[in-house]
Amino acid sequence: MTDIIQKINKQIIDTVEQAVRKAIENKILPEVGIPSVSVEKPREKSHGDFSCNVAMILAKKAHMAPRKIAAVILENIPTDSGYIEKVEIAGPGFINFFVNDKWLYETVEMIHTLGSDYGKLDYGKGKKVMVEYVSANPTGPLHMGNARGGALGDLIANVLIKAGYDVTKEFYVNDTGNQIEKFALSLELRYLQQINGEDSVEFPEDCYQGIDIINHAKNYIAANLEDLAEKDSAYRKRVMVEYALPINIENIRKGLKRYGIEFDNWFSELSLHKSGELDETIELIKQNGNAIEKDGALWLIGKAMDSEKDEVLVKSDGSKTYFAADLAYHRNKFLKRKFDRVINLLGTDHHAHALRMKNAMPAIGISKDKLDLVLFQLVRLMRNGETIRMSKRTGKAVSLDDLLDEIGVDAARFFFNMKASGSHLDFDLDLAVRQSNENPVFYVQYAHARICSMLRILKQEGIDVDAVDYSSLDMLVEEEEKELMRKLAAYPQEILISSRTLEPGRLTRYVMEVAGAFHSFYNACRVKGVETGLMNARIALVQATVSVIRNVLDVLSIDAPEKM
RNA sequence: GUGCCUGUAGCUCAGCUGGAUAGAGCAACGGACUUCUAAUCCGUAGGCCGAAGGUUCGAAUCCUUUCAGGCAUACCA
Repeated sequence: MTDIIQKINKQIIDTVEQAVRKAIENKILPEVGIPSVSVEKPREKSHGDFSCNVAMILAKKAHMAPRKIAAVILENIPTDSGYIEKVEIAGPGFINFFVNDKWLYETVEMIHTLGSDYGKLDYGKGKKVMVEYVSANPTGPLHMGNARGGALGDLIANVLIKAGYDVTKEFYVNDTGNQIEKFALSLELRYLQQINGEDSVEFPEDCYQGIDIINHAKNYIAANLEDLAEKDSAYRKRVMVEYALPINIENIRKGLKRYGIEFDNWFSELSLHKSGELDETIELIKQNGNAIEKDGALWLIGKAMDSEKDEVLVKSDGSKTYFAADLAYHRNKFLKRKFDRVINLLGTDHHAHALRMKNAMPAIGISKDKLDLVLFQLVRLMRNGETIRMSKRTGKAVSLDDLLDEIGVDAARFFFNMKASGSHLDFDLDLAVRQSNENPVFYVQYAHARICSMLRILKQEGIDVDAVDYSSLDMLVEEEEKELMRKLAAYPQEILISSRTLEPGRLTRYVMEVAGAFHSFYNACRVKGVETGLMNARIALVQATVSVIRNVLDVLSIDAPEKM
């Protein structure tokens, strides 16, 4: 058991359940059965360390006043066991538990013993889970939406690793389909413009307007590769795509690496076409009777995915839809590669598609609830209070690299994970730099650097700060010290809740609270210059703090600087 | 039109499997550096939790209605 809070929780629940059972046996309470007891941490400190509302839940069934029930339960609770020090009844019928400080000192010791494994859980039980995120279109550079999805997806993956899952991080490369056709046309036209002059061909509005396409054309020519001017269009397009696509993918890979994200696997959409898995999947759907021919196209019937509307799998021109490929992709994930669970991160603009995809899982023999969708709102980019459209088409998109140049990797990753994924997010570029100075990531990093500096100085004075001495931990009695220990103890719970809800943004808030508790401690308590026992105890506490901060920042893939 | 998301302090947001007096950061105001990093700390002020009904011991949280904003509703991906 690496989570002391959970241990105490369990102890209280067991104790309360026993008390209720005993009261029923002794006929003090009527036959109400044992309700599911829950324990929570009260907001208000005077309400104890843990609180239980079982008396209020029982009130109706037992036809008794909640406070009276609480009194009965209280009589049957032994007060001299384990961590529980005092129990009292409060408010409408809460049973409040006060625990002794032993658990806080145990926490400090445990953090040091476990080191970077503190917070690691067996919640996931080693189940194979894939997190698929970013999966940006390889037709252009990464943009702000990818920045948010990337920060969120990477954090979810890291949290799940911490929670005990066997995690694979995957990027789905959409290297075929209409957008690649458009990419090809855009490249071809820019190439011809380079050769024959700007006005030689018209560049349509729905082609990719970005400067990167022009650069591809220029670079291709500069590299003295095959002259394509006289070749036929199809050939020209193919060669240009074969030239530019790998460059784009490589740039995406590099950009993400700079952002702290490295995928375990890059999965090609085209490979599904080539391997025959796509045809196989469509064939399977047909055999199951879930497909019909209509208007010269092949449709997945709506009934098979809990929908009013049918969905096209094979278009009337014989080509397969993205939807069909996505089905094949998920069949690959679950059946070929045997993932127990798959988590897809998507911008809300893909919400409808993703939901239909999830609902269509049974049509290819997969249980719906194995697929989790995490949707995040797109980032709305502002400049001078005006919205900038983020499409690649306009070419005005702000790239991930631009963002990182302006505010830095740490600030960006922290910032995007401070808000719940469902929240709308306006990002004002003019405020970007100022925001980064105000970004709480520096508050956290400062706490880390401050501790490192402290330890350095103590070391210089000949104190062995690494030989942590726990013998006097019970000298930590100041409220600031206890508050800090309480925060440190909460880490495993934070990991547990984050992995359960797939909303890991709370970790940024958590680490801010740890940093805040440390800063308060720092201002209230001195380490250097106090008597040896107390100093050793405080060194142990500070060591535990720096360990936890580094631990969380590591999960967030944010640097923990030793100096600032 | 329909579906999903969002609406909480001046600003950015937590809290939403119902719990006790609704929280934090920024901004504002007042304090704290001869002593381990003041990128810090301590304090003050700031709220009809979009609106209206309902459910119950209890609602920011659940239900209904409504208003405002975002996204989606392709033989695009």
